[in-house]
Amino acid sequence: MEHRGICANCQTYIWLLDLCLNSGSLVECKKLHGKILKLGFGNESVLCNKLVDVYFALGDLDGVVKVFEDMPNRSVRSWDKIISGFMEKKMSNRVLDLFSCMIEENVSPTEISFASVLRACSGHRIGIRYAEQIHARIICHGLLCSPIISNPLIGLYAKNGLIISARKVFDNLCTKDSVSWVAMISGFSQNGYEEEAIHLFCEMHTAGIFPTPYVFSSVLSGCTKIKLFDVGEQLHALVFKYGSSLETYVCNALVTLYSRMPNFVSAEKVFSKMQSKDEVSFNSLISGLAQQGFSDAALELFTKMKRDYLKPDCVTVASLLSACASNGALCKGEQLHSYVIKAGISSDMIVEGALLDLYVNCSDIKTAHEMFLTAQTENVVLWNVMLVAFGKLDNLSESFRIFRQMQIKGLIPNQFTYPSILRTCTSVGALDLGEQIHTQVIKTGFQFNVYVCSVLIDMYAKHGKLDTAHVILRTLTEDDVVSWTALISGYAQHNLFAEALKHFKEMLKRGIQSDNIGFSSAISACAGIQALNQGRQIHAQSYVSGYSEDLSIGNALVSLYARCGRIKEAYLEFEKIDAKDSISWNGLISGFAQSGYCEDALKVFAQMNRAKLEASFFTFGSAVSAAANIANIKQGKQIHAMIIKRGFDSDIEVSNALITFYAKCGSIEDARREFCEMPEKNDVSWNAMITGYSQHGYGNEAVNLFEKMKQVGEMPNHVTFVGVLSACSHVGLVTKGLGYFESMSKEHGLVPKPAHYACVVDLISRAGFLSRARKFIEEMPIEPDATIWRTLLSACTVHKNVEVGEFAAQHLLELEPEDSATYVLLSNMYAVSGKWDCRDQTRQMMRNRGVKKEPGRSWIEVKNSVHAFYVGDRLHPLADKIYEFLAELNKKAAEIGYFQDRYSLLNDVEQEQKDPTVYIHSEKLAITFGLLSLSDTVPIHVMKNLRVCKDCHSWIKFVSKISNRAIIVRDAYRFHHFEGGICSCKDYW
DNA sequence: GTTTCGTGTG
Repeated sequence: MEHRGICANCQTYIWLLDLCLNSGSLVECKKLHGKILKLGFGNESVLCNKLVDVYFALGDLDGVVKVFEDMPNRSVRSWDKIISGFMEKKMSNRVLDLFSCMIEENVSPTEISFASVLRACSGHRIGIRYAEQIHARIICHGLLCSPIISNPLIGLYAKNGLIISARKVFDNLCTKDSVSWVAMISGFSQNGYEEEAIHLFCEMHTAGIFPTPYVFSSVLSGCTKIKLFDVGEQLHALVFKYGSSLETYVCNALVTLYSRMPNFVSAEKVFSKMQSKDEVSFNSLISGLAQQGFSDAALELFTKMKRDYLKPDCVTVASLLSACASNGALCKGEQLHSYVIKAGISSDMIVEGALLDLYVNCSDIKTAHEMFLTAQTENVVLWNVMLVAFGKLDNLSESFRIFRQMQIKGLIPNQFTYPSILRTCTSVGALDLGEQIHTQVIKTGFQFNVYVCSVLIDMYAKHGKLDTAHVILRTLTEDDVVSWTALISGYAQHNLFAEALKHFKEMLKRGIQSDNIGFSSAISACAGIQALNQGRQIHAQSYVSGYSEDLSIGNALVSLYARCGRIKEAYLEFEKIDAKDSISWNGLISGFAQSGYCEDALKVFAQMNRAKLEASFFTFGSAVSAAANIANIKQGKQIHAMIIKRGFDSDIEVSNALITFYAKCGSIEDARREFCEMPEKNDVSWNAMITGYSQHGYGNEAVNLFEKMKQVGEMPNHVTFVGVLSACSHVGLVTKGLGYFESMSKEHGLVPKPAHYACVVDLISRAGFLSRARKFIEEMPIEPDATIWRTLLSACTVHKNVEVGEFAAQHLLELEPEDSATYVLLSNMYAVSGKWDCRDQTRQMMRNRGVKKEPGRSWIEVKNSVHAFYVGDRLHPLADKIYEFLAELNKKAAEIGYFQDRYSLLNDVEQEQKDPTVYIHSEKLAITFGLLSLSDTVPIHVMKNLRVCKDCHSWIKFVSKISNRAIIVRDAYRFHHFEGGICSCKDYW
């Protein structure tokens, strides 16, 4: 044509360009483009549009832009073409720019350009304000009815979490196509509105709209997320019915559903029947297995995936890494780390987070820290994981540094950050810092997150701010078993067991299901107050709830029954535990020790040692307490030796138990040594020593130690004052004692308890001020209890004050008519006052009421066996020898001034009639036996269940002188150290 | 328009 000089027209070039399109020749196209411009066809919009088509098709985007820029009059069609063309190439930036130009040039966008620009927005993470402006334009153009525009708009709003806006667009649609439904349903499902997603699916189903595989995948994923597994299974049936059961995406969602149940039989069935598996299919099953702890199976699948020529990606590796992290499988985790580097995915944000978590969880904090410092990505998760790392080390200063540094770097702490740092504050006792962070929590609006809430409750509850913890729980709108349990165990930790149980009940009443930790906390609270019946009920509840195999509940039950003295049941629960841990053993030992079954406690402790199980400091503490309670010096010392060998002698709690042990066994010197050698003491240590001194009659030492305690800045508590006040009482420091009593509330902010009032009554009345004691009782702000009246009555017996004594006895008999001690005290008081009629009346009253006196008993240990004696006992195999030697001792004692006072409680007639040996008190027999059987060098240790009487006390003093031996008697009230003819109580007890 | 992954609590 050209040779002949015939001019080609527009149509010719269109045909020629079509040929280029078919042959794919960019060179030819460019030649033609040149000729078109030369011939002046550049103004023809048909040709220009065709050129744009060809350049797009051949991938020459510069060509496209050049043609478009040179076009003299660009029609809407041209704009649509170029915008949608760039959208197809996923070049969102270009689309957004072109759209702006289009608006600037006052060209009205069509459905096509709007749809493209909305897609561009969603791919580009553009500000949502821009999207809203586009939305406004769409409304102005009256195009909102069109699904072509509205569907991407729904998706865009949903992606940005603006679910209400999305729903509005969806509701305004005149005709909803299947894409509209999917956009809305997946929008709900992906934004935490899973229930709404399921409802909308039901609506769609009822409306008779055919469910596509897309919608199935979306709604199945929603079911999985909120654990509506039965709904998920019903959907599986629909999937079959509508022929989507082989679709990859649907199967992937089903695999996830089943592996979260977990039902791996079904998950693997779906997986194996799939026609084509992709990476997500493998990832779904791998993550399911990994999350349920089947890390080996997950790793196997990882290998299989590679065999099937599918490349494990970030998701695969992240799932496997978290499995390794929770199993502590550092080695396998490190192998995955190598794969990460080889596969070039080490800059993935999630993989990096999972790797860091691996090293932290496997306690390789050093590697973790190095990783953190050289991290390729910058995101809040890495910082959060580091907070966990330093929290594990109880390193609050480093945690806080991380917490501040991340904010300096512009990262905003989230709902994961606060629990980590607050937990560390709790564990190291930094309540002040915790409170500051709490204010930041409120400022940033995280105070309603259940995790944040539960940690705050735990922090305040653990540190005694139970009111604050309680208030936080009340502000929580969500039902959260963890927050409730935190408060419940907080109450229990501060010995407010009834309060703990009250809240447990309330929690259940509100319909919040307890879990294993909730049950075990509640059972422990029952153990704290020996609430056996309530404990049994909770035991039953936990059993019904399916926790019969749970270790923490089993341990709590062992402790409950042991503490309630239910030996058999405690053993039964103990035997039921499959994998007994040290807490199980401790529960038995400390429970038995606390319920008074100390022999059993020591037996279990021995059993535990035979089983070669490592005893903890807690076990040792309990064993020492058990030995202390029954004053088993020998076993206690053996335990002490083990403590030293195992290096637990530096533990404060163990040392405290040892102080009490030695004090209770009468070795106050050993107690003192233990106390002095402690590298670090706490309030309990001081209390144990003060109480020890007090019990041994070392009143001045007790008072001095109390002064020193205050000097070093240790805070005295209620226990301290019981020790100090009784010490004053023992040595007759009336004024000083009263001063201390006053200082309790005035200087130390302590509200005196009944025990303290009893001490003061003892203090005053023992010194002989009985009317003053009575006045004190009448004026004190609390209702006097039996102990207080008994104290007064006992002093009246000593001081022969019948008037006040009768007054005390009257109250005491009202409160405890069954207690034999009252009758005995009263009748003794009458006897020493010579009121024999009254004494006989009291004895008669006791008989009439069927009250029996507890018989006096004494014990002494000789050569590994304990010998017990009753009053006038002749049952001992060596009885004859004992009575013979006793007579000898009496004779020697009389020679140096001992005056037998043994008849003081008998009238003249009785004294003549009765065989005097019938009335020989058990302690005399025990001491005589001890002197006969033990070598001269060891002190005589005797225990008695009642208080030692005046005659015996005087007798023992003489005997200690005659025999040149230390005699230590522990009676129901205190210790008496007899040596060289004097007693540590200075005859004041 | 759909599916899979990392950090926090008693």
